Amino acid sequence: MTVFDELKERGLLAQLTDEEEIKELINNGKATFYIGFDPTADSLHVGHFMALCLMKRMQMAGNKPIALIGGGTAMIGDPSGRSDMRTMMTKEQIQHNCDCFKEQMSKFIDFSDGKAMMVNNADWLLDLNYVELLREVGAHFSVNRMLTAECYKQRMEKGLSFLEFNYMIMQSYDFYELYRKYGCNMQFGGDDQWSNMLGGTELIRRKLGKDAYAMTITLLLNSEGKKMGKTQKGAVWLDPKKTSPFEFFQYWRNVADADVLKCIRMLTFLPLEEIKKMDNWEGSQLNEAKEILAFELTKMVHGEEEAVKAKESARALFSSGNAADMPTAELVEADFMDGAIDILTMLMKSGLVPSKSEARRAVEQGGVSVDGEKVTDIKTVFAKEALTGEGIVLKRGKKNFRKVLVK
RNA sequence: GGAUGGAUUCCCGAGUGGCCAAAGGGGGCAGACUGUAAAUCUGUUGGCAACGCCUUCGAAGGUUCGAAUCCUUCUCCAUCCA
Repeated sequence: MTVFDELKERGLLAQLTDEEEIKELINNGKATFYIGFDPTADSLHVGHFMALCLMKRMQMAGNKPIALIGGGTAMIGDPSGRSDMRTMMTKEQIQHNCDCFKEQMSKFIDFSDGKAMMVNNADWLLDLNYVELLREVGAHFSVNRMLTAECYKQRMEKGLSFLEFNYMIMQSYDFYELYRKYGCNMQFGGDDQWSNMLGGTELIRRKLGKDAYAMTITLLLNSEGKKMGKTQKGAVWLDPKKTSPFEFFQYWRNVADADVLKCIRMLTFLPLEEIKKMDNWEGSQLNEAKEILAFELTKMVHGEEEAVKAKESARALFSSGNAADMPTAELVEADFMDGAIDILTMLMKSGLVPSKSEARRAVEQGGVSVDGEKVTDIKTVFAKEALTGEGIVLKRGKKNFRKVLVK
């Protein structure tokens, strides 16, 4: 099966500038393509992960990827898909984030022997001369047309600053620059990048009279139409320090029925035949599919060992309510009053609740248990001795566990 | 630069002198039901030494026994005119 067909079959393709031409290029390893990553945080997240997978698939088919880190564009901030302006980041912050991105990316993509490249658009964007840029590039853009682009439309109601308006021009310039320097003939990105990407192909056509192509991948949306990879607490990160392998595993373990197969198809490298077999799974059998999804993804991001650990912990935790490997909270001498600690304080110290009021509520509503025993009295206290050695398993709600012990 | 309207708790949005920790909805959390799913139903949703106290309605001052509500100045945002 060709790469193109595989991508299509997996439902990854969203929009293409020229299907036939792109098919021809990527199937024969003739594409030099780039994907841009804006360093808006100090870690990549699930959204980036899809792009990285795409890069990998393309690389495996003999194409040459260029990972572009947007150290320059991050100074502006992409208005696409946003209803308000991004908070501006300092140069130091951006630099720090760039470094973090670089490190994480090299785990997924093989950058050795020129098989892939990594560039930072700060290298060319920051030195641009304003007037020169206006004459060279600005002349080729029609404001009327830009305003009709989907990414700006949404912002016309809430307001759009001139700074952000220029984002498209910067991204277009990137493509142009990469085309000239490295013969980069294709750009991939999330579907929300479509108009920005078209800007680039058009600039290349106008300035150089050459054809370049763009292709977007489907945004991973859940059945409710919301972007996946986001939780209440924020994004699901690839950095184990920000989202532990266990949390990462649990995120996927808990996706809705309606989304499991889509996720498996789009995110994992499992062979399509195998996925097809799961297609008619129903009801509780989907639970198995969720475990497969969670395991596969955790393996790719954190390695097999961590994935196994996460799976085992999850199983143990949800069946017997105990597991060797679960988040642990250590208490210290000062947390105790007269050699004992009350349930509310313990909940707080273990990080399961943000305030005592919330701890109180959780207990009063019957959501807290210790070693499987429901705690209903907010005045319950535990002696220090009970927490030595193995400690206890403190549980809040159905899915929040913490081992609590005194060291 | 001018005119007008606006800023309320995680979000949307009521409240225009005491009955306001502030309606309603969304979201979140917890419980029931389940399959670690969805849907549904119930409770809950500022903090604390908790039938009470403290902090909060863009910011700072002021009027008043009493202010989210009235006055002054400032900041930011939207719309229209230039």
